[in-house]
Amino acid sequence: MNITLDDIARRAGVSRATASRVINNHPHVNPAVRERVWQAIRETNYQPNLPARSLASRRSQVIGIIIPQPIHTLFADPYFPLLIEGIAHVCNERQFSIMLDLATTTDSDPYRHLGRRGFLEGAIVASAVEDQFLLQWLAQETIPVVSVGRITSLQAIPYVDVNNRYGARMLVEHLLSQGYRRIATITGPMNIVAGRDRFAGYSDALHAAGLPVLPELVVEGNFSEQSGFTAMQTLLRLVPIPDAVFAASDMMALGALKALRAAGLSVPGDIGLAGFDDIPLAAAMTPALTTVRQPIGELGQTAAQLLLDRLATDSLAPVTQRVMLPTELVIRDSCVRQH
Amino acid sequence: MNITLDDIARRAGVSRATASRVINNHPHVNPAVRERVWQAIRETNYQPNLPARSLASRRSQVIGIIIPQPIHTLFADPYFPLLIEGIAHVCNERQFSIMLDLATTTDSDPYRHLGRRGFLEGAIVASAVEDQFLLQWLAQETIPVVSVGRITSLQAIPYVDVNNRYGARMLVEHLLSQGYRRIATITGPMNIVAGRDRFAGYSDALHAAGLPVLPELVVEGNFSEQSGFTAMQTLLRLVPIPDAVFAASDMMALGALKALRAAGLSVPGDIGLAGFDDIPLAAAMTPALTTVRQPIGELGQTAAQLLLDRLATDSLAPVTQRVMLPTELVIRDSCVRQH
DNA sequence: CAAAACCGTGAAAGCGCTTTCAGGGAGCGT
DNA sequence: ACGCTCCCTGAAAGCGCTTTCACGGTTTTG
Repeated sequence: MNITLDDIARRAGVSRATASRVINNHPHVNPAVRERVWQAIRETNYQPNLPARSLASRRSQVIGIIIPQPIHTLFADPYFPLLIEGIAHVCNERQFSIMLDLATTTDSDPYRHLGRRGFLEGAIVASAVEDQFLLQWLAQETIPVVSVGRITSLQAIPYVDVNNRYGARMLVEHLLSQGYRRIATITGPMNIVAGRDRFAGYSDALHAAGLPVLPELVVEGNFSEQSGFTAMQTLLRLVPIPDAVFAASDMMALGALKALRAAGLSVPGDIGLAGFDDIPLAAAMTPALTTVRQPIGELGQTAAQLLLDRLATDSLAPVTQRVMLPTELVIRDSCVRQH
Repeated sequence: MNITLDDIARRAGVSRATASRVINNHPHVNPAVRERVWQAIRETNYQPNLPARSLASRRSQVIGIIIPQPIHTLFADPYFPLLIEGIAHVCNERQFSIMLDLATTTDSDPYRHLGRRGFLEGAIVASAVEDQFLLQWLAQETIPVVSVGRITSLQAIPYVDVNNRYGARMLVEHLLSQGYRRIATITGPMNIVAGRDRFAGYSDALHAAGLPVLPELVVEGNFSEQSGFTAMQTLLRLVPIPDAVFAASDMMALGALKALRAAGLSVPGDIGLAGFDDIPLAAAMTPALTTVRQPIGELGQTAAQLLLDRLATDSLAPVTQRVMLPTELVIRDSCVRQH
């Protein structure tokens, strides 16, 4: 059988209550007693039973990462792994565990009542599609939640986000400064704030330059490589074709690049191309991709900090915190105007 | 306050025991009563408290994925994401949750006594470096564990693996058939079985062809892109340089390719290159990489099935199961002998 | 027709921990 | 000396669930 707290207490000659106090670092324990208990713990290799602890204390030291996307899309893009890495870093430091909540495609209501079940003390939701299920869940949930990326329709949820709009604008202004004028964009999903914001930045830049936003130059994608490929094919049917393309994610830029290659066009020779994210692959592509760097890991770290801080001060008051992280323009070789 | 099983019982006019039986689908409950209980559950949106259930039943419906590697290396390679995806697929089907157990670099003993703590019902360990800590942990652990990849020094642990040795041999034989004779290899870590096996396959092929394994043509890497880059630089100092290189992972092949490019060499024009894994990137590279396909997702699925089957039949007998999945040679453009 | 098997149910005993409450002893001010 | 506060400790009451046991009733068996 396993060693329990009672065994420790007996061995140290104290009551279970005192043993518990020692383990949880409560004050008001005689130093000598404290040491006796620790010794018993070391000698027996005692490990507290987590479910029992959770049940009694209502704290599980576990947070969930919720990504409301089909599993297979989750890892196609290095964005999520990098984000998770950032979160994990902070959680490890603070002795929290991470529960990966991967939604199945078939489950219509995947993250229902996570809080009530008592397993998760808090949750980080990333890349939130603003659908009915998610919003409903967030509204009903009883555990603290932090969102990576704003959720416009629920202002009360603390979030950490990057300045997508400004970043996109800087990028497109860079394209304009290179002399490109017929700039197309492959947007992200318009039901995600990041998708809308990056498109807004694109519009901002064109407007500021006195250029119109032409509907035929705007194609919606979903951040995936495949959608970039398809969107680019659509853009290539235009006459004349665009002289540059801003893809709202690096993976879409990669897909677009493949479509251009397939069509026998060279980048940046025939057409300029730029992305967003600065995933590791962006630097490795030929040509190296000009893009906007998001501090993805930092995004995860900040979200975790926000959440864990909130759990630590178990004030029930709904804290609404917002953190905005900067983006950075990374100029490489994929959109250099050649005269 | 939250709804408890007692509330359900009261509402349905039965005892808590009966309500519990209904929830857990036990037999010997009157169908009418069963329906009354379900109705109460639906009406109240009741969700069982997981820690309480775990405590009472000693089953948590949670398994851990343990990857004994520093976090930052974990996601650099799509191998792990694909593996996790496979595991998640099976777990979702069977209502199990996944706990990602990411070791910190600073924690010397990261996965100690996971079982004792009562949170994890079982664990999948992947890419096991055969170090002291891991072996010690596996030996002491009280929960069922399945390994992805063999662990030679602990025969008792069920595993699922791919035929690394045979796959590597087929690949190198392909290189030989292309006319390459001075074939170098960048191996994986020699403290991982997969690293050793792939090297063994390389040796097998050379021996079968009556060729010696020259020590200067063998450089050890660690599966990462960076290590492939460095190793290739080492190989390029040889006189003459190899006419082909077998990298034991696609990421290392990518690193090697970059080193070759940097040295002004073309692939496959000046030197042949082949990898192992067939990650999505392999097909996307220029030139497209000849490699060996591992069914990574299937690997994860099988591991999860093995583990969950074992948990379901809670026979305490140590079941030792081994599953070997096939590899497949994928011939693309990176090692075509041009005359 | 008695004995045996089975079914459906509730009472009650935990699972291993946290936390409240109360109390004894020590220290301090008056 | 007395009352007060503060420190340390143990007893005991749960946390919300599963599971064993016992029991009456019904059905099957020999």
